[in-house]
Amino acid sequence: MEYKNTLNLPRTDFPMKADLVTREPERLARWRNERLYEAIQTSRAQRPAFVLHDGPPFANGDVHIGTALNKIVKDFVIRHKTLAGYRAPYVPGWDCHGLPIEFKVSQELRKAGQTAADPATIRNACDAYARKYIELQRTQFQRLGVLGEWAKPYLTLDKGYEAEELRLFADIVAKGFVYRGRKPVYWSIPCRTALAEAEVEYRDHISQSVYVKFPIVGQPGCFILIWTTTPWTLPANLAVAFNSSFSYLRIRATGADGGAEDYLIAATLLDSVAAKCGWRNWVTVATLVGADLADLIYQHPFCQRTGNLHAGDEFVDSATGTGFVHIAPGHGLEDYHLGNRVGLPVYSPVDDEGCFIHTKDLPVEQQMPAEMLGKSILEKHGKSEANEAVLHELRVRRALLHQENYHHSYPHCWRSKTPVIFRGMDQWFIRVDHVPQAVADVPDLQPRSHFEEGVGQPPAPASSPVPEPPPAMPFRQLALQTIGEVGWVPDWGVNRIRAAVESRPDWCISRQRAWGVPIPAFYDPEGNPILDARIIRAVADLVAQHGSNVWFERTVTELWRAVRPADWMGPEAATKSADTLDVWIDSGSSSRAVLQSRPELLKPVGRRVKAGEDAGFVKLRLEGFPNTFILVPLGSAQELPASLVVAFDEGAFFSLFRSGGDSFIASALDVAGLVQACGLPGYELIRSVHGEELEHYRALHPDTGQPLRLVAAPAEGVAEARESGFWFADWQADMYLEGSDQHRGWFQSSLLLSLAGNGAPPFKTVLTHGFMVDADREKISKSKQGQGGYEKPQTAERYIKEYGADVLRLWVASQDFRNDIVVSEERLKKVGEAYRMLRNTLRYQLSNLYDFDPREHSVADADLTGLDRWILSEFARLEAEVHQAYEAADFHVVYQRLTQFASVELSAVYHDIVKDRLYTDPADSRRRRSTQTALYRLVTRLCQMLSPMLVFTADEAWEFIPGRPCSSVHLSVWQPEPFEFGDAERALWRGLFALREAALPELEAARQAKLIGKSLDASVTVRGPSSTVAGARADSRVLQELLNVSHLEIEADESQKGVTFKVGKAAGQKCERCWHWERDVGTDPAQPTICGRCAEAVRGRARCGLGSEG
RNA sequence: GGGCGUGUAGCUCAGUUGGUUAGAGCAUGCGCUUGAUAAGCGCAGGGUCACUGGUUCAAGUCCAGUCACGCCCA
Repeated sequence: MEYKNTLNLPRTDFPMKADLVTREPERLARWRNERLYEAIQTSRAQRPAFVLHDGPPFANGDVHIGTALNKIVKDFVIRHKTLAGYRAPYVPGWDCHGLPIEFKVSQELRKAGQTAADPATIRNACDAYARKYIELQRTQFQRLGVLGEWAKPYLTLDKGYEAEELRLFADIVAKGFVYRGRKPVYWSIPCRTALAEAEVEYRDHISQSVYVKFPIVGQPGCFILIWTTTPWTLPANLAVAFNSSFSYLRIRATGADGGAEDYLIAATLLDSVAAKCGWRNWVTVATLVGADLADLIYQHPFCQRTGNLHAGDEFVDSATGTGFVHIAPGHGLEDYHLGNRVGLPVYSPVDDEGCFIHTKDLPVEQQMPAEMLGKSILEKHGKSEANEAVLHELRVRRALLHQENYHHSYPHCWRSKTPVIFRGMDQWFIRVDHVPQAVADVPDLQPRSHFEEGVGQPPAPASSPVPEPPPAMPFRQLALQTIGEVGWVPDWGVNRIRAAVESRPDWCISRQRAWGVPIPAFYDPEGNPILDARIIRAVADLVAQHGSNVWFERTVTELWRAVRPADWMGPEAATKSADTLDVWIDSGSSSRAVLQSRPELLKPVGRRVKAGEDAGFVKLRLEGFPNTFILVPLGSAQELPASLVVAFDEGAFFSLFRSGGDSFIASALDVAGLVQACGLPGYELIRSVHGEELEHYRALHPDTGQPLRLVAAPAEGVAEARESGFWFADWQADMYLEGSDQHRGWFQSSLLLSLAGNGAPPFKTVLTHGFMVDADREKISKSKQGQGGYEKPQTAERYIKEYGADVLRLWVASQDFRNDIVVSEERLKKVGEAYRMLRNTLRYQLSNLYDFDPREHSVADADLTGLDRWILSEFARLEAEVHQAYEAADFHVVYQRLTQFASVELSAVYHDIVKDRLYTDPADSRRRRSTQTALYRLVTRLCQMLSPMLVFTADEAWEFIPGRPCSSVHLSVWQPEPFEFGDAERALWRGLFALREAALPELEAARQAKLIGKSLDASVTVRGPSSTVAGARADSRVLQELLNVSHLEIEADESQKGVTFKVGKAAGQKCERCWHWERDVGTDPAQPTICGRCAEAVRGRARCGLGSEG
């Protein structure tokens, strides 16, 4: 027993039990105190940047497990890029505006008795609501171990964000994308307000179902039969839809009154219609197909106009009705789409009160009879004046064939509980097929007063060639072309985004809501809209200063006075718009509001050069000033990306000077040197310019003519090479990473807005992940909760509390995130086991390095023992594979490779074999130091490879590595390193392990036969042809160690084809110290119970003064 | 209903341009060890490659259809 104390048994304070739930928050707090994120960024300030731009989650509710998945995968990418040495900043964001918040807040206000809150009140409550959840979610995201600029996230409700969003919108308006159109929306008559889909409740309702005759022009006595449950929409009828896949009949029916008339009707619906209409008998006169119908013209039953028939296969069904659907583009979404397709006006002859009116869309004589005007659609006691008036008219004209009550589910207003109507309203749209005008050269910026001197010169012929505008191409086509230039991972993503862009209608961007960024439009006294880029930019300046509440709080007079251009020639504003922008515009504007606006996200382009160097300066004209330029250095000749801004040194002083016929702005540091370097003919200083002023101007892209922002940026480390004070920077993100539902969502909105407003796509690569599903591979639904599906709500917190963040992260890593991700107790438990295995692997390695100092004890590669060289060569291969998998974002491959390596190559082979030498060899022996050298390298680099996933555990283990290269694993840089391992050596070890593989079953058989217990009890004789055993025979101790047996003999026997093993009980005595069976036990009389090797080791310890306590 | 995906042991994944008997880890069972010990080692069992049909000398792999599930759209 006392010999145990002479062994080098493992020791470490790295605990086996992780206790993640308590320990992780402590480490988190430490990282925050030590400002780890900032330290990482600083350590990579001069490195190439990799920007993953965060898609903002909605600021509502707890962090769902699916949202956690998204953030964790992003963190993997960023951590890996950081580990690989990139500067990978991460600015998290939140989507703050929108109906779900406004809806919730409105409900709360109503509960509190505030039934008529004005927009400003609602907006303030929404703001508070959003901020509350941002705070909550921020804490939860950080708890996941996600690293980023949590102290300075981007919020779509920030006034700076809103201002940039409006400026981007202004550019799109300036290019002519935005037009005023009309589209039907849900309208609540008592509330006099438009409703979103989420604000309507479906309730049972009894409608008036009517079968109406539409006379066919040129065929007296023949009618199309239509069916509708909303008779009041008939005055707005402009067409009839049929289904081109149906067969239709022309039948001659005899009615109850004995008269016969011809009707067109879908064949399959004939029986039910005949029964309802009480036809006594009928005959088929003709059979018709879709093509026959398309040529027909019908007479409106009570208005003086005619209409056409169109195919509407998507919505004309054969379940109810007649096979013909009456179309009123102003009163139904399908009607609207069909109307759009065939060019019908969105005719909606109903006012805000829900009463019939005449509109300007049609000549008055073609509209409804005067006696209908003013009739209200709103139902009272189940009847509406409008329906009654229409029914009366139909009866009078003998156009009503049948009428009945119809029970169905119908949308109702969530507040007033009355049935809503669908009603065409004026909206703003972005025209997707627009052919953009080149507006870059239009001097639409007003010269500011402080710039008039020198800069605001009268326009003169440009002294440098004006950039050619890009060839005009319809925007949709341009977008599709651009999609082809972006990387989509997985590659089928391109199909989805392409389909979305190809099929999307014009983008309706206005919402009749309060919680959003206002559309800065005005209306003149006649109600005509005023939407102007200069006005929008002026509003943006106001918003930048006061926030967008300014639009709601100030009167139209105050606003108009503040933003009206000095040279305004248009009509004067009488009212302001109450609409807000679609929230997809909010998040879709982040390319401008975040990527272009946060200096840390910009990537310098080209080499910055000194003024004196032989390198070119690019002369960029300022937008709106034909003769004023800035000079931007560009090192080696290279193409400039379209996604460009011009950064300027925020700390520099600038001068405006005149040279030749032009004016220039440049850093005041060395104007003379710059002028000389650029070959300008002398100069005359005009005045100094502050950086703040520069932000108001834009330079024109030398290739595309696109206006480029001037962005203030810190210029540390480049002071020696930026004498003009300007440099080019690329703002395009390297990656967007969201769920695949965002192809139609954020990816599309971001792409379209950025391409239209910035002239370039916002991303280089788009990576998508799948969705969370439960153990049955079905989507996680609330209805399944508590029904035996899952007990608790599927929030990230619920799992964090049970497993800790590292296990949760490992669970994300364990599955291919491009497909659906299974979340289940079983899965988490399995991953928990894998986690413990990995942790124990690290613990084993650390515990055997307690007396190792890499600087003092490291053994050179060439001097390492063969076994150590073998494991390091295997490890080098692992590193290369893991690196490749990380690069491809195949995190599940990283997981598989690492866990399998830890469990097979390490635990089952290397660690198991190497125990003997680590424990029993003299502490400072070469063999032991060799293995420690390998272990040191293994544990260091394993920690690094694991660090993007096990952010807490890798960092914890890192602290136990002796002489670790830096304080936190997250500051370290890792690249796979090759290990020199020749073919001959590889072949030798392959042969040795083949022998081991073959021998293990023989040992097992001996164990089953109770011949031996552990392998050390055994003696093995290997016999085989020398071609097979020669390698092992060169030094039989190597194979003996691999098998961990006490004796090994190798005999060459050319008569044998294969190798055989003879296992027997080892001879000699069991050494009390190393447990080997040896014949030399007791050779040293002073140490009668141990073998010669151990006696040596013990004597060595004594010489070093390490007693048996050692 | 349409579009885009996914489907290989109980779980998570490999499986090259078609080419022997479909692999790995974990989990399970049976042993060993008790000097990594709420650990470690060995051995074993476990698959109609969702299903049906086709192309081919040969199909997990290519083609068509069906089913299930997911996302988007209607």
